[in-house]
Amino acid sequence: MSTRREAVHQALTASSGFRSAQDLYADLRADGSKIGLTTVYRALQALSDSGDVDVLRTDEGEAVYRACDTENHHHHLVCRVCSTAVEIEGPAVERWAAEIGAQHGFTGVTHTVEVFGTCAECSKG
Amino acid sequence: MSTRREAVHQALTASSGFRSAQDLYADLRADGSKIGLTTVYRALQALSDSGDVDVLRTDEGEAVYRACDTENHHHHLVCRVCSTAVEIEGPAVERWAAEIGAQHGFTGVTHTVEVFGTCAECSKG
DNA sequence: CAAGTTTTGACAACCATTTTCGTTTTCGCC
DNA sequence: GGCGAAAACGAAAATGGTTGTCAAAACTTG
Repeated sequence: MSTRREAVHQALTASSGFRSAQDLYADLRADGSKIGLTTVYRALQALSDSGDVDVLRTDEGEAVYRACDTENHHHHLVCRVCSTAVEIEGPAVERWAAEIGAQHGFTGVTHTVEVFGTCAECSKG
Repeated sequence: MSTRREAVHQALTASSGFRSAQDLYADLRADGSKIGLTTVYRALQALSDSGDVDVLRTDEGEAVYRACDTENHHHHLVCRVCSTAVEIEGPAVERWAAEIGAQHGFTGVTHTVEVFGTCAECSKG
């Protein structure tokens, strides 16, 4: 793992929620790094390929990334204000998705599940 | 509902799976319509605002649309080859998502659930 | 230090989507 | 049927996230 890739991974780990590539680029530059935007994208792609970070799309189509604690398949509960994310697991959902697929004769079934809301902290204001 | 919007809605209804705005534009032009790309986007936005069509994002970030049979909240089982979509309902998932959100103090909880796979027909080939 | 390989980053290219803006169509009203 | 305002339309340009290009920089190895 090259130095730049480590820097991106670290910047991601330092933040609690999902960040976009552009966000991370801004973070790194703000910290004095001379990294380029291209490299941030490359690092994120490599990290997601190797399973070190999770990727998902916002409703606006922007890709956002997060360094996750567990390596297992899991989903997220994301605050739509501060974008803090909680990792959640749902055995029931996994089973349900597999079952639905099988019922309709589908093979190679995968699924995406993301839950959005406003977290307790942000609900106060 | 204007004529153009009807045309877009009809083109969408005529197809069994999810189509992108660009796909629909190509379809309509192929049918001899002189519709513009701008109008297709506007029609789709209006249709999704009024709840007449469902929108979701592919993994590549492209927005895809579908005219659905029921007006209720539901999800889809989409073939990743021919993009045929089956409407599915999962009371269990709805409950699960609401519960998870509540457990973590989140308010205004919403969720996105999409299931992808290869349909029986496309699995044959 | 030299030659070869990998990584980097400024910049241009892409592509879906949105905005702009002048033109056309629609619709209510005479 | 004719008129004018308002809405709809569409071509072209702008936007913005993401990817491709390519030469320079950094690292490796002999």
